[in-house]
Amino acid sequence: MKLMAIDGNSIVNRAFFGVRHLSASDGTPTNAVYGFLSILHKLIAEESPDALCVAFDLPAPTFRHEKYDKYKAHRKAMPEELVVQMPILKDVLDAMNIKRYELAGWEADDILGTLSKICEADKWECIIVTGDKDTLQLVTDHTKVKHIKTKGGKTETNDYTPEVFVDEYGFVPTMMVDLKALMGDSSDNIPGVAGVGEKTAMELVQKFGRVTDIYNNLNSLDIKDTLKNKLEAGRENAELSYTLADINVGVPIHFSPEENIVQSPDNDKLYELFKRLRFSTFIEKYKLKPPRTSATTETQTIPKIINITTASECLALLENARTAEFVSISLNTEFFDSIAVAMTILQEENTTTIKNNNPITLYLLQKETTETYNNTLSGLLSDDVKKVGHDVKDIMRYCMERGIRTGNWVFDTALAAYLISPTDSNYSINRIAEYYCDISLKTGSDESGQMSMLENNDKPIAEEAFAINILKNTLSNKLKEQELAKLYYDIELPLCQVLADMEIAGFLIDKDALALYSAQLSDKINKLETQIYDQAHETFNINSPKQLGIILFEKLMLPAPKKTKTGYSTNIEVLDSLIGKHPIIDLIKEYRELTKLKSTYAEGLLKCIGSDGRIHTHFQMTVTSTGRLSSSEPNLQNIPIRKETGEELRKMFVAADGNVLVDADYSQIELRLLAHIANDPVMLAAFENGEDIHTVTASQVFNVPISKVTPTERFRAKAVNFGIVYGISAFSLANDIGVNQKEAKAYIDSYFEKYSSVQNYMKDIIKTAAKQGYVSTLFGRRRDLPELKSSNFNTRSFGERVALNMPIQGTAADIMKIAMLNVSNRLKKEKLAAKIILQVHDELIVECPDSESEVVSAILREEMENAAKLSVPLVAETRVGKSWYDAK
DNA sequence: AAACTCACG
DNA sequence: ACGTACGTGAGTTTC
Repeated sequence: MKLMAIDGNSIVNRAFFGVRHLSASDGTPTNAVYGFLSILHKLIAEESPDALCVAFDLPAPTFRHEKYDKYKAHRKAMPEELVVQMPILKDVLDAMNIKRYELAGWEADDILGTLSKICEADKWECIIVTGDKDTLQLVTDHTKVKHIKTKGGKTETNDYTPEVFVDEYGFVPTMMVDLKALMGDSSDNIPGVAGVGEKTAMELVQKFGRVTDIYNNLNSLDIKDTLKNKLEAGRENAELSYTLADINVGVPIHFSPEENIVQSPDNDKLYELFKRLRFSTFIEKYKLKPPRTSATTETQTIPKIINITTASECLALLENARTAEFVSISLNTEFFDSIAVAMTILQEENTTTIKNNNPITLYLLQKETTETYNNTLSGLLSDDVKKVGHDVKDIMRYCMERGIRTGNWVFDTALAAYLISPTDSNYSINRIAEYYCDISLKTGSDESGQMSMLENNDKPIAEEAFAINILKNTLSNKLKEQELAKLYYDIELPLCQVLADMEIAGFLIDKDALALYSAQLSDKINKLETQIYDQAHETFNINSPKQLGIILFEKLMLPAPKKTKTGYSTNIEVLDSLIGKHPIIDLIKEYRELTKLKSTYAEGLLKCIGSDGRIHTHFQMTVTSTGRLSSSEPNLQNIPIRKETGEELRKMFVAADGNVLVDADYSQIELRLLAHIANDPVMLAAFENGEDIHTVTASQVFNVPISKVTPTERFRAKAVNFGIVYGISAFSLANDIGVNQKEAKAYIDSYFEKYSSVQNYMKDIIKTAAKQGYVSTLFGRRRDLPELKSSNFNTRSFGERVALNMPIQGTAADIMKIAMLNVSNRLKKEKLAAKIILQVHDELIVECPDSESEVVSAILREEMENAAKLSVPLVAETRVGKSWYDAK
């Protein structure tokens, strides 16, 4: 039998610093509780213990154990954000029926020590879970310590058995106390001996054993005089430290392992608690159900679903839909395939024949009703009916691909939820219905929002339509409250149609050329492979960083890399630093470049070419936290261009016969926006005069006349300009341009001196962001920044950089979206055959008949440059060509 | 599923 | 003293 005993304070601390900011519905921080539960979940899965409990520290000022002397009492105070989470964690543990042990005047360590001894006496195996190393002294044949580390958000565990411990430390576990007595522990306020650190302490304990032995025989031991003196001077501290580090195994506590046997949680209590904490992942993990009996529950219940199948019902439905304020629609993706088709429509109040808010499912069940069904369907999708949906752009594409025109979509619940909180990772209807309206939909989705086990026919479309209907009101109110309505109705929602059109238009690919290119790449890759194996004197998987690391750094003995995480780093930076040291390096670099081109681009794109020879990417509207679009399946926003090897590839993105591509891109839009937002006179003047901004910056930063700026200076100034937009630091800038940090800092200082308004903006925006809790773009798009309140330095710094960057990147995204809408309207209005086919953040590509190229170029330039009125001119440059390569 | 690496703005 | 740029998506290996 096996008991797992957790050091509550230690684990919750790790969790607190390791998990990003999260909050409950009332705003209470919950990240530590969340992290604790994640770790707990993982541990239970790993160990499946028979019994489980958690120990907590409980200092007692009125009844102090001797250990709580001045040292322990002055231990670093818990941050306030963590303090408020402790009672929550305890409630959660209680609801999970996990016993807690805490005793006034004792630390968790002591309780754990005592528990482990009782377990041993009862012939139980004991596993102690902690993030501190003190507890390692408890390791025995029957007591294992699982030591938890958090590395970049991830938790790692190290299991210490006596063997593992001896291997690592070179002495037995009980002597951990002696080690701590000498080296101390700053996090625990154990002083140790001044001047003795981990290395020295380890050596002393390994060589001479226990601290008492060392001090008793100090003079006769073979120790250097300097160290001897330090030890002598620290004798009192060592003794004190020993007592502090020594874990008491005789805490007066009632405990037997049997009392802690794992029980199932209290469903109702835990459900309510998790709901309040917004831990929907854990509700799913523990398969919790909403409490049944409680009459007071706020959870919205889904009303009776009405199924209609007859022609007269269909007619009535359509009639009502036309007069409804809006109709919420959810469709089955087998929809148009004619056998089991379903659609749900909901109406507002005031209709006579259809009951308020009852979801109505329209089924096509029999062949006779096909015509009626199809008529009803196209009637509903037509402009006559105001519709609300979830992921409207996808619905539009879906319908259009099946030859059904659809319009008059007045609301998109996914898009609304995104504008309200653009940093969320999942806007599935299940998730937002639960979150905003307390509606629990049938579990058609797993925690990631993916449809899982359910067949498409089982998709709960009636329930979804109901949820969409409720959400429409809740979310539109929220949009109004947060002043997002204009952005939403004027930009995001109309953009759905433009993007759907773009996806359907697609980008023509020269398939034969691409296939040939792929084959040519294979040849070159094969040759490189043999050359690399020759150099390495063995074959290995070059794609495996692990194997490559061993070849480079162990077999070929190249100088140790600067970076290492789970092994050797072999990224391009490391390889570049090794250029010239071994001929294999250049080969590997080329190999990497070519395999990337082959697998991601040549082969990846070939797989995506449709029957029309074109690639139809998906533009995601709800992914980025700044307001940009993203492109996937395939991603057409990262087609190579920076290196020469990518040129060939862009030549294969072509216009159809008789057509050309018109490529338009904004020149320096982000820096222009910085100039506008910061209202910096120097920068504004540079743009007004049409000067090269990087050269101007170089002249400012390096104090040289514009005509005297060298290429290196311009290159560095360019890096500074970019750095500013990202929230610069001397470290990163130095790393980027290969100068030392001191020099980088000088550049930054000089930059701020010359562009002082930019510096002021940076200070202001952070202050404002901290005060209001969010930042926003010129068009009102916003992003919450809870990170700025974090007590974690890294998290907070990240928040500050985001506060600087989001308004700039986001405003650029807004402007591009406006331009796209206007371009699309102009093309339509002027009855041109031209079609927008791609957007790459600051670049727009239109395909049009040869004859239209001039007028289209003019429209693009005009609409892009006039998309916003700023205190700097917006400049867009256009080019025409038969391929993307020619047009860029 | 996570870690690496690398393509783009 | 901290650990470092902002925003993405995809293929491959490894656990």
